[in-house]
Amino acid sequence: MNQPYHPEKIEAATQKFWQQQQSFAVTEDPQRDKFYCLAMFPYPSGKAHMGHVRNYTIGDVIARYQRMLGKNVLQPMGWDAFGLPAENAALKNKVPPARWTFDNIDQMREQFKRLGLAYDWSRELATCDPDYYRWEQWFFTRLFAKGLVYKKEAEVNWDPVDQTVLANEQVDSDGRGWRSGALVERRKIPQWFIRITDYAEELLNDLPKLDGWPEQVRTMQANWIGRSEGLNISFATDAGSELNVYTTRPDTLLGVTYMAVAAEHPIAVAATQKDTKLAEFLGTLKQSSVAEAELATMEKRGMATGFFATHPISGEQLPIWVANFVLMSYGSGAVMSVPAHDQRDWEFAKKYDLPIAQVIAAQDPAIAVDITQAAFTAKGTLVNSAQFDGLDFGAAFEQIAAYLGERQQGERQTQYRLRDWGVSRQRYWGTPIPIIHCEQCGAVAVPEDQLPVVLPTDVEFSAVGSPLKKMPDFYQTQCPQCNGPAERETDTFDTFMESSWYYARFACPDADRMLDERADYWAPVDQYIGGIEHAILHLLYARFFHKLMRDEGLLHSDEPFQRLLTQGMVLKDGAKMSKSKGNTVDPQPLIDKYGADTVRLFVMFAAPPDQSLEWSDTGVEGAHRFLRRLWKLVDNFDAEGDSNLQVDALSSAEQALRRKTHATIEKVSDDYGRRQTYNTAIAAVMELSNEVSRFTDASPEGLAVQREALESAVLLLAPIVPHICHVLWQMLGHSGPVIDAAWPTFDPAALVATELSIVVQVNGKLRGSIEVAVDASRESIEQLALAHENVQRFTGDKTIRKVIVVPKKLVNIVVS
RNA sequence: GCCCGGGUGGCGAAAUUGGUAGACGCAAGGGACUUAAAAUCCCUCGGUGGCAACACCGUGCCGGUUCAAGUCCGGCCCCGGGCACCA
Repeated sequence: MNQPYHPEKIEAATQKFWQQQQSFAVTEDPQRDKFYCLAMFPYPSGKAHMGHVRNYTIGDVIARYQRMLGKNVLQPMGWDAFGLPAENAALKNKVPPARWTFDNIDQMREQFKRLGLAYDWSRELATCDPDYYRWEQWFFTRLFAKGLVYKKEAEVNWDPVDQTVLANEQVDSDGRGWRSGALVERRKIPQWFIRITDYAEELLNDLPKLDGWPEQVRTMQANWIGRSEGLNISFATDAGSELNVYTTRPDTLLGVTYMAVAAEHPIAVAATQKDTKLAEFLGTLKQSSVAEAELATMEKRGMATGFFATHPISGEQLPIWVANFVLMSYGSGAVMSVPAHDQRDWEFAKKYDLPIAQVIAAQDPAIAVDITQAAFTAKGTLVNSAQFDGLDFGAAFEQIAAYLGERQQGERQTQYRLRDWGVSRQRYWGTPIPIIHCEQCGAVAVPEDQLPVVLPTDVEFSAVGSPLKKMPDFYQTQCPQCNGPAERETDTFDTFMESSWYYARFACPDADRMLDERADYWAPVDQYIGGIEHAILHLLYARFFHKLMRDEGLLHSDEPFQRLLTQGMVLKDGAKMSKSKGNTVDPQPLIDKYGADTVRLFVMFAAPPDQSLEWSDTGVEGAHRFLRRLWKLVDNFDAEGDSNLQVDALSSAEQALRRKTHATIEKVSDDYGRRQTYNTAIAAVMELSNEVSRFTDASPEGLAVQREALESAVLLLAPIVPHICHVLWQMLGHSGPVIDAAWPTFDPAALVATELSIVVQVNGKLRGSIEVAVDASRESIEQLALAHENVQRFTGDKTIRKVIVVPKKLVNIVVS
């Protein structure tokens, strides 16, 4: 009795207990249901920030809850350790990226331990470890052998002053390099690609099966993959070659008034031969980053090539323009322009005074279309379209497809917006791409017995760009096929490669293959948790990799993540908390002052996990206050005086507390399991504890219902605030640790009440409430409602039109 | 520009299937205890009017459906995330 709550002491003692017992180390157990709980591993950027605390607390709460449900729970942790910030830090502080990274890992590991996260640390991995990335290199050579990787020219951001490739993030909003300030240019270099488009259909078709994923994320992925049905149309030209375009709106074909091609298109390039002004113009078009957001918001610019295309139906001569909004990397690098029915084409036509020809009218003839103000982009009825007049979209599509098909000038095509995955990076701190370039044999995969290709870590980081390109010891080698002199690839992999398969490696981190049979025991991940910012790229690449690994026979499921919780951002001053914005809140001082439990409770209480959380320093104090109150309630509880609970011998006040206890268990279980709204779960336990503190009945029965309430509160909070609950559980007289206690179940009999209160409305406005027996008839409820004094003030002189009774909720009396 | 979210008191939020708007907490104000402070406990707390009972208004804006709308529909405004080399 009267022990004060000292978080730092009980948290250290509890963590020591878990460590000594190896509480969170797991092995495969075919007898029990497994539960694999995984939060997206962090990039070790330095200290942990609030986003990490939130992410890993959510994961920990779910893992601990599933353990209390009796599952064999795996919760691992590792480090997404390759990436750009290590190179930036190396440049800034003259520290080798490897050392900087490992120092950060050491720091963050200690912080995660201090938070009491229930990880199986024996499985820890870092992606910059050759024992990890060697399997990625091996897997890439397998894909290479299967023809799933290829090399092609692709555009990068080129800084002409620093003579280096820049990430999109390193190009500022004015299109200038972050260090040199020079205008960035798009430049083509040869790069490796993985054929994700071969899997586009499966990645799209499997989305509906992911019923444990937020609808929002599935929609975003479906739109990203972007399946469309359209027509490939070929236009004859006077430029010596045909012009092929893809359109999803063949119904607007007769409205084409010009053609637009990308600056790199062969027709544009051919036109520069005789037009130096055009050549100059194409040069200026190269000045921009490769980021789509920039390309899409750029001022639309163009110039005529002097060439013409022939309309396949009307035979009209259409000028061919170069336009900066047409990209060579999308489709064929050319589009047909229908300014009357496409807003972008409309604006371009207005700017350069090109004709606008309406060929679609609204389905409803009452709606007038005014194409002098804006394009009419809705589907409708064809006009001014010769023999196709009067057709709707579907019929026009069919007939125009048939017409062009007969003349070999068009065919149907299903197209995806998704592009192949470019995995080459001209950077040092990443996995070396396991390819050797031989003059005789071309690109040759590094043989399995020569893997891993180890990244040298003792590097001088003196200037921008990869030091590998200046290390002959690294790149000079022999061709594995002909033994002639050859050069290693000095590019490294996109770091999304490492994060695409780590979840599977956690199942067997010590395997001497990429994956062994343990992967099939643990995969798929039952619950994955991570930031909404990963909704497309990371999650799509990981799904793709899973299917690639399946097709290599490494595991036998189709999808990596069964259920997905996308955590909202932690915001400060309305913006995402991030180092680059300099608005982070360091959780460490809060943990030092209040303890890990308080910080965990606060982040779980402040907002539902999938919503963004606007940080405020106030409120942490309130979370701490609640833990102190809970501690005192248990500490003051007379553990010796209670009897066994006799449920049929309780007073009405005792019954009321017991009803509250069981209603709380029911609600909180639903909040944990189905809804995953931990903020409302905590609020419900707070209500229960408030009721216990108001309860003063010290009879043996009174103490028994109090004990039940307190034990329930401790069990329901144990996943969120595990340290204090570990100690409170002991204080309540239990010898086994609370992590091994069973999740409480509610007694439906305890929820039964005899009376309930029903709200009475008149014309939908609240006018009073009535107490009725639970089994009261509809008629008696209606009578009681009509008899209510305040209700009669509003019904008195009016005619009652209707009385609506919603059982157990309300009565609405409609009068006029 | 395109795709996906969000907008409710002074603040974080709740209202789960169209049925009592503001649970739970923070901050604030008042009171008790104390020599005092901290801590703790009690009360008030969307706006306006009223001694009160209660009434009217109120969920970004405009309009609609319904006995009933924070919730559904149409149109807008603002904020956030992603846009393929930040991770």
